Amino acid sequence: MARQAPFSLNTQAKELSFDRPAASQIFGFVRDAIVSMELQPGQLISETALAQQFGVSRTPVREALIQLSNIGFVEVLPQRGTYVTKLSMAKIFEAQFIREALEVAVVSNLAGFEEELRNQVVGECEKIVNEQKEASADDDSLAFQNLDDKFHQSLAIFTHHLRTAELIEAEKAHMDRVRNLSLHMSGQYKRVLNQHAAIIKAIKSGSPDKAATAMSVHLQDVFTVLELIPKEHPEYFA
Amino acid sequence: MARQAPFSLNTQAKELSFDRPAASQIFGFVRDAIVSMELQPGQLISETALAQQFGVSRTPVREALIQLSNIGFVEVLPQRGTYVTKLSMAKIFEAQFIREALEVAVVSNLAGFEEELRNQVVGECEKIVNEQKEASADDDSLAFQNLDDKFHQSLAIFTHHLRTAELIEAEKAHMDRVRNLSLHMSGQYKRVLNQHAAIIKAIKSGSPDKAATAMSVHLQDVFTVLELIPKEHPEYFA
DNA sequence: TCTCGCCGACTTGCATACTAGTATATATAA
DNA sequence: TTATATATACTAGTATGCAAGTCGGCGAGA
Repeated sequence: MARQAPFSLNTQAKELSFDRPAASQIFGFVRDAIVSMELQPGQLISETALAQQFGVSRTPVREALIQLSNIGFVEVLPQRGTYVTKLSMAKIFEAQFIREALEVAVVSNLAGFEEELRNQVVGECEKIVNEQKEASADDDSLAFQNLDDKFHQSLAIFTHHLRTAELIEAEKAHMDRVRNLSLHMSGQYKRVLNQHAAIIKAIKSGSPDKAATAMSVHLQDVFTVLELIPKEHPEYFA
Repeated sequence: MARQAPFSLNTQAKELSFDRPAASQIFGFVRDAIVSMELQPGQLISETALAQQFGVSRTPVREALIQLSNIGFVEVLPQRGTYVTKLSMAKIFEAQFIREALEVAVVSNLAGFEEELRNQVVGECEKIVNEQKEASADDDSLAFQNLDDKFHQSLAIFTHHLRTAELIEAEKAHMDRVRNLSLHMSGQYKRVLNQHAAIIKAIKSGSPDKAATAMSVHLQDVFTVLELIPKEHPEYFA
């Protein structure tokens, strides 16, 4: 295999701050770079090069990479190198499977709460969806996706399932990575908004079954986007 | 707070081998020590002391502790120390919530498979349960618990949900930690065996709903053990 | 007796250096 | 020309030392 071209992160606005551990900040930066496809699947990541880019030693970089390997974003091959994991349909399906299991459990749990609490949650969710509408009107896909993250996490957070929210975020990221390969999201805005509205309505109704179904429909829907991508970008897949 | 007494691991039979990274081995040893309550909740873990016990430097120990903090087994307080996390009912409930979501999704998925595949899985599971029967006859609770792990992981592994199996294992460990506080498991053997049999039967029947219910019943059942423990050992709880 | 401040013994975070293993390119030999 | 050995430039794994922050004890002073 020919040696990979050296990568470079957009180092602008990526200065590390001093008020929290460098490793944690680097973890965030690199994760975002992988999700946004700035770092491409299969690409070699050099601990040394990253360390230089961030102006730190290898140690915190290494700790960040270990954490990234835990969530399946990089693969560490001892004495050979650390690589951004290639996309694999099997892994994406499983990530989605996990997400669905967790998110469906969360909403049906939530729908079983008493009305007052449900209304509180519904209010917050509607606020997020309204912001999403604005983002869709502005065709601001980045804002739209951030709000999408927020929507899905908020349900778990409201029910005090913080660890669950973490896991949902981590698994969601695998799908987002693929989604960022197809840039034309704009056709999807309306569908997503409708599905989010349906989820909120189901929560409002207080029926765990309806809520579970609405969430399930929403999460299954993304697979429609997924059909063509491996053929368009075979080089990114395992 | 009075400084904790220095801990000591049973270093016998805990020599590190040279064929795989020290950090990974240390991770396993310390995780097992925490699950088995050899390292007690709230206890201070010193990177230096652990490094001496294993005959390595702080670096691999530190990497192992970072990973343990990811799964919620230790808490790293910068410049203050690394502590074994105390038990908390909220965290245990959530771990169980996550497990249930995942395992229910796995079995109902599995129950929807075609008969031939189901029979293959059922055969393997019955083998595990038979071994569990033997372990219960011998009153070998350690073997029983290991086989329990194997049973629950195997369902996910058979459906090629490897990441899911990992998550199940990690979350299950939180419950096992509590369970190891009450040593009188022997009264439980029969109930567990019956519930496992019910799960297998439901898979055999091919009904995702029945399988989901059987798994759900089984996972909810552990809460019966959980009532008294915080009162018996308040010092281990947050 | 109580309070404040300092000192020392800890802690983790990070930088640096060294080890050992791997892959590629080059040179050498058949 | 082709196959093989070797040098070289990488890689991650680990050891070590220092920096910076925190905690507990001790003593001085009120």
